[in-house]
Amino acid sequence: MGRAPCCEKMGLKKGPWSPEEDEILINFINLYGHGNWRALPKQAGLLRCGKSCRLRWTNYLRPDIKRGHFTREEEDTIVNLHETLGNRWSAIAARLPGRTDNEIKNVWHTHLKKRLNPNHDSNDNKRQSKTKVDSSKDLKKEQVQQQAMKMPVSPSESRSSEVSTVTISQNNAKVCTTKVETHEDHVSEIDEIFWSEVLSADNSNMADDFQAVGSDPPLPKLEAVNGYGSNLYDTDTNMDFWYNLFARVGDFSELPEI
DNA sequence: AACGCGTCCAACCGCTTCAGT
DNA sequence: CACTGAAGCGGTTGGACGCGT
Repeated sequence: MGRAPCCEKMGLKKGPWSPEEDEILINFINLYGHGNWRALPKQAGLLRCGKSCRLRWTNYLRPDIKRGHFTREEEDTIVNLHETLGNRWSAIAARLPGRTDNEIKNVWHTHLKKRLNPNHDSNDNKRQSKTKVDSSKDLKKEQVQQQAMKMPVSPSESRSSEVSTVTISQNNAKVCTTKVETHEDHVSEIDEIFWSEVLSADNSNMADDFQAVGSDPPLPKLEAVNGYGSNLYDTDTNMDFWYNLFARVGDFSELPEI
């Protein structure tokens, strides 16, 4: 199992990403998906390693990442899940739609651990004053993400990359990807009732994306599903969407526990 | 104003797991 | 089954920032 040479050895850039690099990555992924992270930076013209690109995308640029501070409910959920799952951050993230494992890990180490251990000074005053900075950061993130959402989706995207872009959140993404890939050829067999539900969805843009492929019955543009991931995954209703989809496409039993 | 300190979080490192052959 | 390459994951780090003195 050969270890990939580190970025420095390869003469690749490390450290914080510039807005230009973000834009290149967003544009490239929206056009071609991210079927092969290792090859992506070369193809996109980025002086980064694939790992760095993947991390940047999954932790920051992905359109379905929820922005802003964790709510009390989310924090409680993390605490509860941590009791049962331990430091399995990706597993916890899978149950908190729109949140990344990295983000949850950070919140745990910075806030929640202290909350649970009163011996640590929570230093709330400092945190509150810092929210101003955080808010501006959030705003910047939102702007980048809005850009990502606006990017046109290429109809010429390969099937394999389409599959790989069904990135909802960590473990769930894995399951979703597998299901779509495995049953890809059966998607067209999904009954018309389901598609009429999809196409009559409140989000008309979403309906457009489902129609965009122009097949009959219409196949979803998987990258469109990715783009609307947060919308679809944020609520119980949207969870129903995914369950509905995969229940009809394939084996429901393999869906993640929520 | 300048400095030191604490906090936060994006990004990296290195190990593990997965998937293909 | 063994091997290999790629992706995923959790731990850690470093720099930016705000606050207190």
